[in-house]
Amino acid sequence: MTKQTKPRATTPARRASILKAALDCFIGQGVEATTIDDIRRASGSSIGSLYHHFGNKEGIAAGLFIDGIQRLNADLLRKLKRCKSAEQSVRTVVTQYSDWVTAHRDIARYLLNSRDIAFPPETKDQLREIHRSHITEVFRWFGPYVRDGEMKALPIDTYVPIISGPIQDYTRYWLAGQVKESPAKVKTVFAEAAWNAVRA
Amino acid sequence: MTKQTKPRATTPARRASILKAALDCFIGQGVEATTIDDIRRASGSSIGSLYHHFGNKEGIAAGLFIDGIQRLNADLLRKLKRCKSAEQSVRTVVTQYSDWVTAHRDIARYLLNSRDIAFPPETKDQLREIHRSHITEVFRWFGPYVRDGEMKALPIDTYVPIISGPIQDYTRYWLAGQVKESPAKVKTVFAEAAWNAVRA
DNA sequence: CTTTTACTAGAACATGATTCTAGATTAGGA
DNA sequence: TCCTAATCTAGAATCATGTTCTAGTAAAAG
Repeated sequence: MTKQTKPRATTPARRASILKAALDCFIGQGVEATTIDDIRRASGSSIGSLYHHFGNKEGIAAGLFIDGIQRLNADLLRKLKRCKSAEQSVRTVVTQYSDWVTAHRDIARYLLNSRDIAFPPETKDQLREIHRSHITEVFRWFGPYVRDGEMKALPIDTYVPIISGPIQDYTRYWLAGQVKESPAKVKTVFAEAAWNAVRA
Repeated sequence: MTKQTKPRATTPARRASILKAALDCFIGQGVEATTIDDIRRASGSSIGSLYHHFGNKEGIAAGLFIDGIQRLNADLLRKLKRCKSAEQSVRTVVTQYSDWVTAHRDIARYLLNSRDIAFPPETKDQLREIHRSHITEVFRWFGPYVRDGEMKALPIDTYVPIISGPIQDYTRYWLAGQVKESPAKVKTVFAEAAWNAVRA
């Protein structure tokens, strides 16, 4: 039986500083082009420390991804639970996303561009589970509105794409520099479209 | 002045076989994890040949990307030009995409997941130009329908996200194995939603 | 038949990810 | 307060892999 010891007080700070440095590098030069040494220098840590905390480069990328997704999800649920009606709820899904990506441009860019990374299976499972439980909570919130006829009854898997797809797609164009106005600036148009698409 | 010589008859075949091998590897193990040697072995060519045709690994990835985008775009314009009305045109944008990604699953997955790759600036320019000219043609097609009042007048940059965003987002979920029905199976729902969102 | 250029080949090289061993630091108990 | 086990830091050594380079082969043009 091995003795369990608490992680040290400085650990979260070091982890965070590595993730922050990694994000800067990834955004600046792309994931593939940033070297472990870039991250090491930017975060002021050592190779040993990096590998101790994250295992390998993929591990750093995965940590950053999971971290970001969870912040985004948590922010949505917090805002959603303050809503008083179906319409307000649907509009909030769109406007929260718009505001969040505009306020956290770098991490949003990373999240939207990093599907490609072949995360190891255990990370994929973790991500799947995070997604599943988030979706479950969101659907629990909207379920009643559909049942009592305030919202259209559609195939279950089409609600998310129909409500969130357009603003997400717009955000991609914005991050790629192909459109000028930030998502936060045009959110009303997309909130309007979303509500029209699902109102009964 | 250097003499110009035709490319050899076998060249296109070799290029295609390299791209095909690359796609298989990229889908199977991810872009970052596939080595040049994997592609070399799978395509039955040599290192020299690979680098002669594509310059470097990024060049192979870029070639595959451009190739795929152009097929997708060409297929849309061909189908669009057979349409007789605003409604049929909007629905076709959605259904063509659904059918194409369902029929070309692997290349679709690659196209949707590879925004991340930091292509060299010259490739980015090339992609931007391909996108620009395609969008121009598509808007030329839809312009009259907006002007004569069959379709809503919306901010110009919101049409593509509103019409195509949902089916694209759904396709992502499908490729990730998170929904069962193929885009081709559910295309009518999304075509319906798209038309409702932009009809006058 | 000759010349020019596209194309193929793979060994040598350079870069950068990862492993490994050693040591420093901290938490928790005696 | 001191001891012990574990966490955490370090960076040199190793290994994998992308890229370059030189040499040669084969097809097109005259």
